[in-house]
Amino acid sequence: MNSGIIQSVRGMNDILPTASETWRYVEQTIHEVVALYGYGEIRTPIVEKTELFSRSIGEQTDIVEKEMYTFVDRNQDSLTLRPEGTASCIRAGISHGLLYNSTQRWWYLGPMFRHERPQKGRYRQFHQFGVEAIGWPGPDIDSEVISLGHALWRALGLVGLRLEINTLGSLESRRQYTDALKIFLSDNYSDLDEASTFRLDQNPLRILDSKDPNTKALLSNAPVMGDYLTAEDKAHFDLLCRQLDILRIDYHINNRLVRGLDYYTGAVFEWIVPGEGSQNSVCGGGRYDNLVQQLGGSSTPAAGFACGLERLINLVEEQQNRRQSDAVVDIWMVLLGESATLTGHALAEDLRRKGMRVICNCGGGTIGKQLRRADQSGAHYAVIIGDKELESNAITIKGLRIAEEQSGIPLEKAVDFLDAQLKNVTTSR
RNA sequence: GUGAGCGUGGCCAAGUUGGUUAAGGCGCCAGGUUGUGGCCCUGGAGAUCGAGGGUUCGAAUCCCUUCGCUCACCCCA
Repeated sequence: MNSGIIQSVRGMNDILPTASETWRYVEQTIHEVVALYGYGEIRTPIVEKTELFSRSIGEQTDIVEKEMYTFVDRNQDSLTLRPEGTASCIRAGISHGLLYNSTQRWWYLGPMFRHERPQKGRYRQFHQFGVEAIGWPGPDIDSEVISLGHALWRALGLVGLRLEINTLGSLESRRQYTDALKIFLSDNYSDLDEASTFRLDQNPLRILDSKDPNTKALLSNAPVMGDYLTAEDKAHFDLLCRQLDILRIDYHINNRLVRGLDYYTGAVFEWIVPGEGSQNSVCGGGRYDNLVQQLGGSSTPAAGFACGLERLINLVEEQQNRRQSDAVVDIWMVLLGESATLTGHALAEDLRRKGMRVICNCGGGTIGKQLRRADQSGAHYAVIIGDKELESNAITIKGLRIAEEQSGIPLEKAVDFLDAQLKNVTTSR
């Protein structure tokens, strides 16, 4: 590469026209599914005060410790490009007074930023679709957000996603469990891998999903969260499981499932794709009953999830075999000469007003050249305007997908004529 | 942050026991066909072989440095 060429920032990708078609398809499907569940869209700023994320996600998480895009602005405020969407939603809900003695069903979709080493399914600017259901304490809302995700996979024609669920319990039961786990792990300190010894003080629950073989082996004898749950925690989780049964959504209880963000409480879940390597988590979420209060609101229960668009689109491409293509047009105007160009552009506007998709040949060229471009564009018809047509005040049309050519179509009848022709061919308009 | 692999025209690439003009395909342009596309044929343009340095009579090829991309670890969506 020439050193004078400016490249995009590492891990931040361009989505070119051929690929954006799949993105639009996925986004439109999301719009349809959230509408079915009555969720409203919320759009929050991409930049927030750094404190919002450090307080909600947790100081000792990887995200806050080493992955945030943080900078000081001209007012000396510390700002951060959002690494996830939930904190902003709750901040917005609190500051607009929408969460007080009230309930909300929201969804969002947009770019997020984390400074990690890029690899397949993981980028520094990536996109998340997420939902937040705020104000309901019971497991009915947990199963609702899970089934919303499930509905999306179905609408996208995706198969093979595996739902794993767990419960982290309420604050008290989690504290008791954490204490027991700490004692157990401290007693077996020498068997822990290095990263886990570091987490022992800060965030012992995260040791549970360690991938180190020795630590994994050790954990098979460790205390289990299930034994520390209060009766209430248990009832909530059991009811969630029963609701999933009734909805006929298959799930697997994974008592090692721990989320990487500190605000989660109670039921948590993750949709994973077996065999997709380590970036196999397409969607993760759960309850966060303390977050609203933690960010200065009144105590309000909530649940939600976030779904990685790049990973989802990856699956769509693998499973759906969708053809990627540039925009296709109905009509290509072949224009021979200056006055033909003027006439042709005017006719094109009339055609577009009728809803036909039209490209006018630009840059001149012989009729052969222009027809070649017309053919390659994927258009159904070429409209030819040259000296002959101008003389008789008519146009010539030529089918590009079927053998058909007609000349002498009066200019004033051209719009209706082409409209009728196009209705005979299947278009994706 | 750690490790591995890879950087050759716009794109896909062959070529790496060092040897003269760096294959081929796609795309692009022109012509065969001066108002008729696809298929075919012919010709053409387009490369400081990622960058910098070194070894050598000679480097895409060997050595060093550096940048970039990809994948994996870690972590997460």
